[in-house]
Amino acid sequence: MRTAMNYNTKQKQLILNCLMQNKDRHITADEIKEFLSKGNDMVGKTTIYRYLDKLVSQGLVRKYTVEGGKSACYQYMDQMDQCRNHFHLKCVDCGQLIHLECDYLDDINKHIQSHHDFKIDHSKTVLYGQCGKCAKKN
Amino acid sequence: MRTAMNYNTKQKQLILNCLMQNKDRHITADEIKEFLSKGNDMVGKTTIYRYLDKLVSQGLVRKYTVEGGKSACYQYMDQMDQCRNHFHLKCVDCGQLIHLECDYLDDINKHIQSHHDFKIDHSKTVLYGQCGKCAKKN
DNA sequence: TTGCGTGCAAAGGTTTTGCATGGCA
DNA sequence: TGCCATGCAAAACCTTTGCACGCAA
Repeated sequence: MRTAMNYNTKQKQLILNCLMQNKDRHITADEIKEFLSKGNDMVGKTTIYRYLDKLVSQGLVRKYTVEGGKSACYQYMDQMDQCRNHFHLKCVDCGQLIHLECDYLDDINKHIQSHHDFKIDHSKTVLYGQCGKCAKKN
Repeated sequence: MRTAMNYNTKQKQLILNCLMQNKDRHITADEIKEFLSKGNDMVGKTTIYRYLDKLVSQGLVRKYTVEGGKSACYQYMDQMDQCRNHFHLKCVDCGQLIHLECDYLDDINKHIQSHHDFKIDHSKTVLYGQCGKCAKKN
């Protein structure tokens, strides 16, 4: 577990900024480096990994391992607190993350808990599939 | 995409056998090698990876990337055909995979499709959480 | 000034590839 | 016999660690 990392540095601002600008999709550590270098801001990969680690443990960023891909994906989350009790849909085509706030689906937790003796961990669960927009494209 | 691999060899039988004997849990490529070596059957890692790849593309084996772990996990599935329309629960503690065949949950697909314009891909989706047994242990 | 943050280089670990050999059909 | 499958070694990759220097407070 990463401790400290409390100083305010240019690198951290740049990384967080990049994540916020891409909050509608997931992004890899490598893509962050590339993204920043387009603005002529060089940040070492080590720093990116270390800060991502910190952000994940703080709950500001979520880490995924997308099916098939070999490198981890990260995504900024505004309202992490409110995400503990609802499902997340992720489109495998466009990468869009949808927060499912829906009473009907909230009942699923209770159903699975009571009928199937299983407690879902929403922080680790993502429903993968295809969003409407991408379905129309194909 | 792996082509060929149609010859019947001892190695393939051993690997498939190992997967079937462990069909109640997931297993890594390394663990397969170790498992086989206990029966004094040496199979090269290359072969294991290549054959797993083949089995996954054939749909006989499922590949996971478990949270936090660095290596991929594989699990044999008997009834792959019947798994396209139901959810899978995986306990993050014991690794047990539960096939959720349940009318109530089948409605979720329809609900998410019609109300949220999203089509879930069950072959890529796993609900992570904790099973009843493991909940009692802690 | 103090000590944390950074980034290079190198290590660590998993998975893939090249190539010569062995084995199935 | 003709290829395909195998497995060693090495490469390719992603991620982490060690360490010296730079910078925030």
